[in-house]
Amino acid sequence: MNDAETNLARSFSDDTHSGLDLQDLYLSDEWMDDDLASAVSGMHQSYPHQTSDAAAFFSGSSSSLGHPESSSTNGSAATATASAENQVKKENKKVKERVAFKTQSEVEVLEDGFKWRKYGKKMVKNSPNPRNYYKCSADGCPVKKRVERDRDDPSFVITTYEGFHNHSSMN
DNA sequence: CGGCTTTGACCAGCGC
DNA sequence: GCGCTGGTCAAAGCCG
Repeated sequence: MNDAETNLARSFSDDTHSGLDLQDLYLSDEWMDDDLASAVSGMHQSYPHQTSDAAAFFSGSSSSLGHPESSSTNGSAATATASAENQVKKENKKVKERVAFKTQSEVEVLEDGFKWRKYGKKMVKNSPNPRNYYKCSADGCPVKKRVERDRDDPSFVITTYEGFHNHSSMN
């Protein structure tokens, strides 16, 4: 582990907020259709104690979801749009609540207060990097998580949460 | 010894 | 109807 990673790891275990530079937290435009929009709204309604913001998922981040568009207009977000363009056609069916975050991080397993168990890894077409699949280890918790690195900026990690936790936390 | 990660195979959905 | 891609499962191995 190099200095950067060490420093980052320290930040996670010590105080995530200082090390985890949530530079580009956003909701992908492709997923921002009616279903996702309502899903986000539903999230805030169903989980009032977690509505603070992404901190519900990333315990170290204090950034808010207030203006995803302002940051998503940057080139990095355009990448996600381009890559998703091929696979995201119309998802107005059994789409579950999905929330995507893009973080700049050396590690892909961000300490968000929950315990995750990896159950799969897959090479995806639009990215040279593999995509990892995680499930929440909590009993009966249906939450899944998808983690992949940005195609153009491997220093960025795209994390997609699906569903909501039945429990407050693992710790 | 228990839990988790890894990896390949299998299955389902969608597009052509 | 076929092929492709994404997502999940299950067995084996590894680590704490």
